[in-house]
Amino acid sequence: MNSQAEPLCEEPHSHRRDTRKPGVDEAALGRAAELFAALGDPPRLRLLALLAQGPACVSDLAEDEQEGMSTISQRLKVLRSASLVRRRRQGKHVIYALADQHVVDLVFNALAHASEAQVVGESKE
Amino acid sequence: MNSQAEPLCEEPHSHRRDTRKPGVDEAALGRAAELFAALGDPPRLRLLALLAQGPACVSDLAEDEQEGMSTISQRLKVLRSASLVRRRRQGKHVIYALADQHVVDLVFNALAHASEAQVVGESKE
DNA sequence: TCATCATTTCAATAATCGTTCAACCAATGA
DNA sequence: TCATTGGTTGAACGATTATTGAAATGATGA
Repeated sequence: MNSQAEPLCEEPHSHRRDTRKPGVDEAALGRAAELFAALGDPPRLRLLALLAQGPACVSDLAEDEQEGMSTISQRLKVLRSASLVRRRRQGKHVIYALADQHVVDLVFNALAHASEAQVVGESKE
Repeated sequence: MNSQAEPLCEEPHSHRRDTRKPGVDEAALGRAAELFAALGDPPRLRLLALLAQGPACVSDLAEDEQEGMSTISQRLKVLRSASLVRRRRQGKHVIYALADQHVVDLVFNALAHASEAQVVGESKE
């Protein structure tokens, strides 16, 4: 798995002493990663942006997105298992909404931050 | 692409009138999604958590993670193209660090939030 | 009960993503 | 200049993931 042999850094370089903390909580890290991963897909994030305008049922979302209900349902499933959205039944319909204010803020902040930040000398490196 | 025919919702249901705003800025949404996607992988997020403790060169990160340098370098590449980390040369070494305080906060908040939130009646549904 | 509408699940396919090794590039010191 | 060390890149492979239509589930009203 590790390709290079032992003698990597016998002599310490100028930066960094070995003050690394033992380990980050792996379980928490996994949950955080799952949450980010759910957000990290344009179609799913668009769905959240849509829901940030208010609750909606699957068929309405499907129409808004011009996609099949199956597709939307699958996307919502991912968002739901990351606890980003909640659902309730209303007659024949299932209404989805952002899980809480925390998620609302997260979505708005992400979009706001991504709306600035370009053009301003951020060309390539 | 869309499987069902026209007559989906001729009669409006009780919820939601068609007050949807025309469209979210697709470019911003794409950048936000790319950022989240970069964060949405445990090994990459662990790397950021490591860098949250201070800058480090690739070989040190590789040793900490017990992985090959190539692997670490590829992960850093993803983080870098999402503007999450910056790099500078120091002699033979390339030192990576979190891009700015904003990213530091993001990482800490994500881990903090993911550290709570379980066990508290959040079993499955 | 049956028929219908809204939604979910299943399974297959396609597309994307992460890891790895080998080759390559960059900086240093002899 | 060459040899060495640190880092990156490219390509191939395996593993995940998203999408889709078809079949199954749930709720409603006749």
